[in-house]
Amino acid sequence: MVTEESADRADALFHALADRTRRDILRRVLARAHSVSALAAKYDMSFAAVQKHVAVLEKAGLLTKRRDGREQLASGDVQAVQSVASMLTELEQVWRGHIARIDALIASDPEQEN
Amino acid sequence: MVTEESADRADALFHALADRTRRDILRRVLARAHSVSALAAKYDMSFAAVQKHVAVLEKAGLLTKRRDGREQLASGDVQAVQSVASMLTELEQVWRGHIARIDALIASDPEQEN
DNA sequence: ACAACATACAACCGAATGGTTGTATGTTGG
DNA sequence: CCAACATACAACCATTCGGTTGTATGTTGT
Repeated sequence: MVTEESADRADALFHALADRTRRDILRRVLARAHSVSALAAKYDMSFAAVQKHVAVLEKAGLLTKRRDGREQLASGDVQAVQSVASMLTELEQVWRGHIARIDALIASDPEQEN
Repeated sequence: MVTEESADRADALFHALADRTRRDILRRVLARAHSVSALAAKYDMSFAAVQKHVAVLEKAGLLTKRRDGREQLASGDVQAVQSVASMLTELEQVWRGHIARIDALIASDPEQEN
C-alpha cells in the first residue's frame, strides 16, 4: 500500500534531490554543518536562491537547521537519505519478484504462457 | 568530481522519480512489461498524459520500449534504479567520512576544534 | 481494403519551479 | 547603542511541468 502521506513525502524527497545545486548542498551539509551564508558563498547565485534551496531540502526532511548565534547551521539527515534508498530497494524487490515468478514458471511448466 | 553529463543524468533520474504516477508506472513495468495503453487504462487521466509520463521515464533510462505488433511494450530497467541507489550510497559515504573524522579527532586530541 | 486500435506529437493552459531584487527582522561585536 | 551581518520572505519573471484536446501515422484482424 502507498498512503497519500508517504507518496507526498516521496514526491518531496525526490523533487528535492532532482536539482544539482541541492544535491551539492546536501553533500556539503552531510559532511559538516554549514551556515546558510557559508553555503551561499559557494554558488554563483543570490543568497535568496540558495536559501530557497535549503528550505526545499529542509521541508523534505533532508536537512535540519539549528540556531547558533546569528547563524542558522544546516546539517544533513542521513536517515532521510536512507529512507529514499529503501524506496529504491522496494522497487528492486518488485523486479526480483517478477524474475522469480518467471523462473518458477519455466521450472514447473516450460510450455505455459500468461 | 561530478561531470556535467552525470549531473544531467541524475537530474533526469530524480525528476522522473519525483512524481507518484511515474513511480507507480515504474513499479508496474518492473514487475512485467505493459503496453502504453494497458498502463493508460490504470489511471484517471488521458492516454496522452500517461504517454508523456512513460516518455519521461524512458528519457531518464528507467524503462525501455520494444515494439510488439501494434503495441509498444514498456519494461522497467532495474539497473537504472540501482544507479540511483548508488548515488544515495555515495551521499551516505560522505556522511560516514564526516563521522569518521570526528571520531578520529576525539580519539587523538579531545581539545582541538575546527 | 479498411475499420478499429495503438501510438506519437503539437498546441495550448494553469500551476509550480528556479531565479531575481528589495525589504524587514534578529543578533552581535566593539 | 548601533553598524554590520545573517536570515527570512514577498513580489516578480521566464521557463518547465503536468495536464488537456486534437490530429497524424502505423498496424492488424477480418
